[in-house]
Amino acid sequence: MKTGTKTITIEKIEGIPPRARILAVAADLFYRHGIRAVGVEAIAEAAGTNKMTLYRHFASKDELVAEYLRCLAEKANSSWEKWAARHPGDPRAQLRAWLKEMADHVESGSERGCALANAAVELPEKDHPARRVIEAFKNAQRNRITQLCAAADLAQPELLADELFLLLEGARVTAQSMGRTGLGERLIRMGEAMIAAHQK
Amino acid sequence: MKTGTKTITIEKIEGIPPRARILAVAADLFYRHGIRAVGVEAIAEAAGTNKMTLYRHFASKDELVAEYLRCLAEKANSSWEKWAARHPGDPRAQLRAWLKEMADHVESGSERGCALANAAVELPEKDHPARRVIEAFKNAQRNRITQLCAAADLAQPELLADELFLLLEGARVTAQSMGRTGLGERLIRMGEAMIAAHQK
DNA sequence: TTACATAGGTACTGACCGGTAACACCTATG
DNA sequence: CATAGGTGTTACCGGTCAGTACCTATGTAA
Repeated sequence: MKTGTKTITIEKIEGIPPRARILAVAADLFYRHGIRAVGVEAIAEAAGTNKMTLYRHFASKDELVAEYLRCLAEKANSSWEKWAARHPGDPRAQLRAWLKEMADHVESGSERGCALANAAVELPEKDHPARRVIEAFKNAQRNRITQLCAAADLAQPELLADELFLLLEGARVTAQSMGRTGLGERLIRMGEAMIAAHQK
Repeated sequence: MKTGTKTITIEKIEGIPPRARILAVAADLFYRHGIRAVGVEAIAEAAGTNKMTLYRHFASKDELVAEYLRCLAEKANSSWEKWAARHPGDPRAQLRAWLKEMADHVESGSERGCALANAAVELPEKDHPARRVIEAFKNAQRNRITQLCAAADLAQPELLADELFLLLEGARVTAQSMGRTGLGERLIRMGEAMIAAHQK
């Protein structure tokens, strides 16, 4: 069984402090190869530093993983804020922006599913520090969509929100194990059809 | 980072030959703890045998994984056959049987997602023997549903099939990282709503 | 100058990994 | 009884894993 990652990707050593370099590299490697498949040594090396420095910034690999997921959750949050600012008072447009982004994502060749969901698959131990992050994020995501569906004055907002949420979640998993040509476009058609079906 | 599994689960040593015992134990451990988290030694031990015997039946851990997934795919196939026999000439009832099974599954406490999809998350190497199994299965599954939607004389069968397929796929991933109380029932409502929306 | 914090480097620990060699055993068939 | 094939046992291989001890270099602020 092959494991580990020998990808030497010395990152821009520029002014960026080690902690940020480590996080950036870890995010890339964890996502592409899986969390359990990537060793801390490989991360440190790819970040142009060493294991000791990594352990000065993160208490353990598990904590590094949790921080990696926390960063992603934050990034998703700021995406929502961006869409809210771009379409103020127009929840339906915000939903569409989300749908569009996911569709693009899913069709991009580098799609490997939702990093948070993948982490949940790889780390079933219910006391893992990453699980709190994952559960909080997924619940927040679902609540946000439900709220937007309600604000958009669509019928049965909770049910519609679940439909959309699960549809996109499913698309992201499936993209890893099936052809995804045209999936993005189909995804938008499906999402729009669901929204239309809940028009009052 | 905790790894390995010390769960000692000496399986019924009855007349069952070692190969079958190994496969049964591997299926349980792989699903519950993840593929990379379970070592061959732990599998052999839990199956009441040893590593040598395991390697006499499986060329490598990767092959054991592939065989594990192959068995699951076969089991799913026979489920479809069962439903076809139970509801001959009634594709809609067959779809409903599938929906019902997935809904029950998702709400059961032991749900950890689709084992095939999870394996795709854990094994991104595109030349892994398991990937062929996964891709073949997912494509077959999607084709089957599309065919049933068409046979049920529903509008836009390909699109509806994708909606249902992705919805259930999403539900299974999400069940790992979110509360699932009532998810089964909601799932059926969503599926039925989608089918109804495609009524001609 | 001194003092301190941050970082790099090397080498190590102890445990586990997948996989193999060699040999003893047991049982079924001839 | 003899033989052969499947099985159990133990010990081992080379490699990797997460995590740590210890020492050096550098930069900065007093």
